[in-house]
Amino acid sequence: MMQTLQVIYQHPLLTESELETICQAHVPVVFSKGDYLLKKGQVANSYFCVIEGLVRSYVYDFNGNDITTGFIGKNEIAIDVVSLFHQIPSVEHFQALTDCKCYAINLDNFQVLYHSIKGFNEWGRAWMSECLFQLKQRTISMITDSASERYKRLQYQHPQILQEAPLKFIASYLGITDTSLSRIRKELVKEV
Amino acid sequence: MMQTLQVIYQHPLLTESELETICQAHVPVVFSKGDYLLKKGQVANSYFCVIEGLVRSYVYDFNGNDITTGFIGKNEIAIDVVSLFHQIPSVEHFQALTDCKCYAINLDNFQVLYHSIKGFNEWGRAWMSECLFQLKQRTISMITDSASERYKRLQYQHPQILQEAPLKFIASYLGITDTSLSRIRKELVKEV
DNA sequence: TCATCCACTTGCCATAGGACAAGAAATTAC
DNA sequence: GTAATTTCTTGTCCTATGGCAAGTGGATGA
Repeated sequence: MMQTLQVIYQHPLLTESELETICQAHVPVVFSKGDYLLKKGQVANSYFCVIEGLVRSYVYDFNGNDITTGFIGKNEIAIDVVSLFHQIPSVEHFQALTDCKCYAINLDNFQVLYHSIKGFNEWGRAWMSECLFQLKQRTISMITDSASERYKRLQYQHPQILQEAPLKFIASYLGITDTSLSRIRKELVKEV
Repeated sequence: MMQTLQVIYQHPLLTESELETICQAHVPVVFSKGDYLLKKGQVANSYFCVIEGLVRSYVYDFNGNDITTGFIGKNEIAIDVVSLFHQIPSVEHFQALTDCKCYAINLDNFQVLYHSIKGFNEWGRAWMSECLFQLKQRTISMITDSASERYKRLQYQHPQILQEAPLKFIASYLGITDTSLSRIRKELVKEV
């Protein structure tokens, strides 16, 4: 447990023993392919550190189209930040794309540690700013890069996703249709 | 000063006196149109609460195109979260689009308050999760909405920006060219 | 007062990606 | 093992937006 969660909770201000305390506040949870970690409308009361498997977050737009907002893989955290910390209903669904092993921590336990361990507090801020940065990068990429460039970037940065997620989910994540993504793939194969 | 900063620092866990302590840690700063609050490559050492005026954040993409990443108006905060909290060089420029009045707080003062006032810590987390939420909404909008819908949304949510920012900056923020935005505007006028 | 510079508009044509529909191929269900 | 369902590919045609270039009007500056 320690070895796996350590990757996620890596932070210079966290001592070995604090890290252990934090890890011990987690409980193992497994999800089968298709299970929901959190559904739209539910108020989150914990978050999930993904140790194995792949999770997809998505919303429905006004036309009822399913839009993938993110993929959460090994050593990443599946969480609706707003739902959990503001205790309001989630706007996203979080669903296991494959069988998953996770460690969960609930809000109450989190809060206690967050306020008693300064390094954990710092870790939280660092984690959130990293999320903001990633999301900003993605937005910029949506503006400046072509669909095929966005695909190649995903391929390079998160190859696991391309292996395990169906094409249509990857397509909506990239902001294109599955038809277009299929054609882009075909082109890329040719190029090689 | 209190009245204006109170809007930004609104939080249920902050008492009147704590709020006052926080406000007193800020110093007034003014910027003239065109001034930089922070330049790419600099390490941020403070953030700016905008009281009056409009700030634009932007980056250059690999082709040298100027991409507007955000607008920061009245009662919003101009900050490069990653640069300030990780103390690394900023990747964005922050420039005053109009003359601006701000209150600034530096990192050291912020840290002291952040760790000594629990409500301020909570405020910080709430503020960041709100940012994440807004940014996620924007990304979804980039995927599901047409350029003209994105423009109308901006018009509705941040009319100030349309008044004060030149068309080309709004265009790159929306992910289109200034030419296209000009045509979209023309269409919208017709519709009315 | 004239020259220069922006900000914006407009025209013409090019192109990336979407809509829809028809298969193939793979997976799941019974 | 066969039917049903889902996943992915492909064809045809269409539309939103981009690229480039010319032109207008207002602002700024010597």
